[in-house]
Amino acid sequence: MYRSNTCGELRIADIQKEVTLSGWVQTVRKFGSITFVDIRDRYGITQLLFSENLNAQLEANPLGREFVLQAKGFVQERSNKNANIATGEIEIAVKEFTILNKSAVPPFTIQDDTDGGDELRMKYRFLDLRRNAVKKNLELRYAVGRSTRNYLHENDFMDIETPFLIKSTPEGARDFVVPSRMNAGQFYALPQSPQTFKQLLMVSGYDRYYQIVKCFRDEDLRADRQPEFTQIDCEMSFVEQEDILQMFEGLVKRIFKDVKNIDYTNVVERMTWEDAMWKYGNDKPDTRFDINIANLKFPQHTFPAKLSQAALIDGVNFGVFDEAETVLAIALPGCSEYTRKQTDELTEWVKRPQIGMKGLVFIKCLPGDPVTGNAITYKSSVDKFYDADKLKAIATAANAKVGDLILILAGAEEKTRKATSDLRMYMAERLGLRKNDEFKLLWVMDFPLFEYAADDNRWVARHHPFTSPKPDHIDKMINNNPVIEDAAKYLEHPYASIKANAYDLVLNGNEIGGGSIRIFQRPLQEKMFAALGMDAEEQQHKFGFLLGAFEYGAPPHGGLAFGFDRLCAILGGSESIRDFIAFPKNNSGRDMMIDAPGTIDAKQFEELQIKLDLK
RNA sequence: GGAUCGGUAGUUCAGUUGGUUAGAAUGCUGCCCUGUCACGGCAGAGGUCGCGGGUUCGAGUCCCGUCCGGUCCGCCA
Repeated sequence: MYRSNTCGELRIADIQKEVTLSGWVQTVRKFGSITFVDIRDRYGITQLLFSENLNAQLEANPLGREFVLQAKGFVQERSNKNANIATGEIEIAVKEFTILNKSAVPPFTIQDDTDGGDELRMKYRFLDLRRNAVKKNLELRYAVGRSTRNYLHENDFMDIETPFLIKSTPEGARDFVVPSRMNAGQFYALPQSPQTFKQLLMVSGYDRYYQIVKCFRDEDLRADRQPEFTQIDCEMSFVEQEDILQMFEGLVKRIFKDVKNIDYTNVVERMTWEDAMWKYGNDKPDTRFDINIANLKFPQHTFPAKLSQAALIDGVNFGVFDEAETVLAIALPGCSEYTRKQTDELTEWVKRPQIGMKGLVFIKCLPGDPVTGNAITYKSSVDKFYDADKLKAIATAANAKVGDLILILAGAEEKTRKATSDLRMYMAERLGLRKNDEFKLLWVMDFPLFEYAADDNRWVARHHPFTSPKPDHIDKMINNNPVIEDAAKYLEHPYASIKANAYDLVLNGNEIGGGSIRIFQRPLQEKMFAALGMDAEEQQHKFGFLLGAFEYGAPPHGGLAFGFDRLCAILGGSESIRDFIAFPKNNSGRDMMIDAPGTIDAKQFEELQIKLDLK
């Protein structure tokens, strides 16, 4: 028997019991003739006491960090207790011990605050995983998965596996491809998601399906993006959008409860994509804090329903604003006292190549003047152009109060919108408004069905080509040719205004899930493929199996997929999903531990009948 | 494909305007210590300053190239 108990379970009530523990040596503290050894396993740490009679044996078999040790002895109360650990009231008076295995000196310390850098920790990930901090993250991941399975099981969802070796359909993300030995010259692709399979399962009548499943995308990585990642993939039949929203906000609330013990009783807010872009410049806004974007001059063609407020800034011959396609402002609470140095810093921040703006306009909202009777005194970097009344009008539009600092960006539409959104997030972070123990859900809905791909001058599916258009927008698709006559005026094409039955679930400014009501009728699906530039032959070749299935009684259906890694990271209060994946890849898509990818043998090339011809 | 930051002891880092023998902490090794728990004390070992080239009397430091890592933009239906 290697152990009678784990290293985390013995308490004061266990005194005098004879126990055997096995685990890793955390620290050795030699104290003259007695020696303290902390022994660690997955469950905790227990102190072992080696007294004088074991010294000869210890000298013959010295212990080092991370040695695998088995110790047998009696539980006794400590004379000096340690309140910091669960087993801190007891220790084991060791009678006999065995070194089960030695360890080389680890390249970094196995502690919560390790001295190891990221690179080293990834290379020795199996040691990094021994650390409490990483272990906690994996435990959280397991808890999220368990909670998900319980909820979906209770709601009649069935877990069905779908294949990993499938067919490449170069729409959207780049596929990982796998050569087929038995079909020389042909390749499988790894799924970017089980999308078409889960739809086929709906046709098969498995009306509630789910899978916690690996997906693969051969695109560049980020802190929150891995080439292989995990989705909670779900699909339902005989449902409308509302059914899906209810079911899956229920899932997230259940996860909050099970994993974080949070009762999320608030109504989950809903916002159209257009409103999100208008108010936050972003389709996944962080709504935990109340800083909205004021549109001082916004292109009418993108948001025809919205009022432009050009008058506020026009008419003073301020070229920067007059020539800009759009002018956007945000008001930062409590920042009116920023010094020149601080505002210069912000200007530098927006001028960085990643943001790429030319400059930043400031308006400080200072306390009022009792002499003039004004409630707020405005001091701006454009005082030459704008008098107090005009500044007041801008400040009112930006919903600014005394003590606020208004930041204004001007320039080309998309760039300015993104820059303002980034600035909003950056400043919220700096002002401590993004608290990682506060959670706020938001549905963003009514996404555009199509997106204009300027490179190819054509329409691509914004979500994916199986997403259904809003019923009253179908006519725009049926009756219009997708050809774009004038690339500069693509926004005037009817396709630009078609909205989809698509929805994203946003948590604290992160897209944690997205889905849609699908097309389930062959003619509409054909029309959709055609709109994306696929002729009948290509449709048959790529998606013939799906079109065929739609002829055999496909039910109305829809679904949603969550980014499992990202959801875990947010619940764990982290930006990086790597900390929540046992064996993640680095920025270049490499596994630093096993050193993958690598070359393959000449024999393997031979079998695959493939010859390398690298450029 | 692009921007940017970094690479110095096992590890995390410092290293001034280019100047003699490249430092600290921690880890490691040895000795001392009967109540520690980040134990303490003393002593010691440990360096191709990522790699290649250049400038210079002299390069860890300046320049060019390259490799590796981090972050971001593009990309990610």
